[in-house]
Amino acid sequence: MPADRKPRQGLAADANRREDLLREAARLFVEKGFGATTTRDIAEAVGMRSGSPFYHFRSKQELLKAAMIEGLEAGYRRLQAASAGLADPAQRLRAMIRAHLGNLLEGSCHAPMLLYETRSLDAPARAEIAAVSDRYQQMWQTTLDELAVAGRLRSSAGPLRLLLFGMLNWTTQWYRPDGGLSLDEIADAAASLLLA
Amino acid sequence: MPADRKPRQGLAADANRREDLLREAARLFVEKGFGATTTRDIAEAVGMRSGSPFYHFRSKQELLKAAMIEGLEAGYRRLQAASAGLADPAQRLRAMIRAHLGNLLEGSCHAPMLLYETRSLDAPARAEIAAVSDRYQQMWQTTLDELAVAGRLRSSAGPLRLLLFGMLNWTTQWYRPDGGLSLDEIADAAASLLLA
DNA sequence: CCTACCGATCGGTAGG
DNA sequence: CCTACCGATCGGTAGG
Repeated sequence: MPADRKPRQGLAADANRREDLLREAARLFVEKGFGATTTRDIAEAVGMRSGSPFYHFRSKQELLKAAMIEGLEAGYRRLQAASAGLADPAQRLRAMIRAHLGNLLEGSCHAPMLLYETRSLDAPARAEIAAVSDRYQQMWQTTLDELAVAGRLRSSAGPLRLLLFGMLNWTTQWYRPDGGLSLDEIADAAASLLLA
Repeated sequence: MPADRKPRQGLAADANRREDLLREAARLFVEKGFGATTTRDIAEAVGMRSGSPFYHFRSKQELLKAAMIEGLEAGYRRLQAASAGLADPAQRLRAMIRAHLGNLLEGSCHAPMLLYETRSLDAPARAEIAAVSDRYQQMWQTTLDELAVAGRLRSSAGPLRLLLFGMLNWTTQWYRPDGGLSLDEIADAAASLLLA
């Protein structure tokens, strides 16, 4: 077996094309909605012919599912990286908020925005998504609980986590990179509403 | 011209059927998305044949536009009714929040949820929607400005109105009528995050 | 991954 | 508002 410098053509190339499809599919699903995006749109966006996406994915729904799961997992890793080593829960919350805004507005996967399209999936796929999504939620609940116990939350009333997610996720509806607000400023504003 | 007790068959019946179409279309668009809802779905939901919705509306997009505009206008009236006569801006804000939650979660039009589908409309239609939507936003800004001047807001930082709308609109993603939280409780929690 | 294609479905229309 | 229909498009497949 000769040492071959290049990645083995077949497998590595396939993996790259798969990623291309996922990235463009995510972008189009967010932009136009799942139902209004055709598999031909996606193929064209990566320079393939209309039938070729089905070499990589069994169906259009499979593409949506994979885009959501891989997007959520990347977001989860980013959230962990941003909060690791921050012992003070208030500081950690602020860092998590900033990381979540990054996941929503800076990346190319837009994972949390894809969650709107969960309705387009069948029940088993929905369950898979829910499992990945729950881990993400759990990280937040842990930090919020710590803050509540320490009496550092402005209100420990029930739906605090959900209200926070609302504030943050809704930014996808109005945030513009060239607008007057930076992600840091938005993160500060959101954090200051929660913290006592 | 004889006094006829019944509403004149033609016009009144047409108007009723039009409303039926708008209501069911709004429900389906929210449930499945605009792209994934067929005009046949909508026709079937009101007991018509596949071609008949086009007697009332020129196109599927026209149906979406009308559902959004009429839903927004109904919501606007409800918001006005709820806040009329409340001189204290804090009290008024709390009433507006409750009314907005009602618009989102109690009515049958789900107008604010339809706003997600603005992307499915062409530019002129988008402009029409924006005009109606701006009036709605203006009512909030007025009350928030009053509170800011009086120093009764927890933070007068820029995106407060947008963060508030995020909290409220996101409830459509998690609120369940049989869940542990009433709309009044949610309204209280949201208002208490904003008010000093 | 392309070519060539299929069956199904879709938005919309004509004519009554 | 129904009947009957059309052209276009869509998700997906077979065979290479």
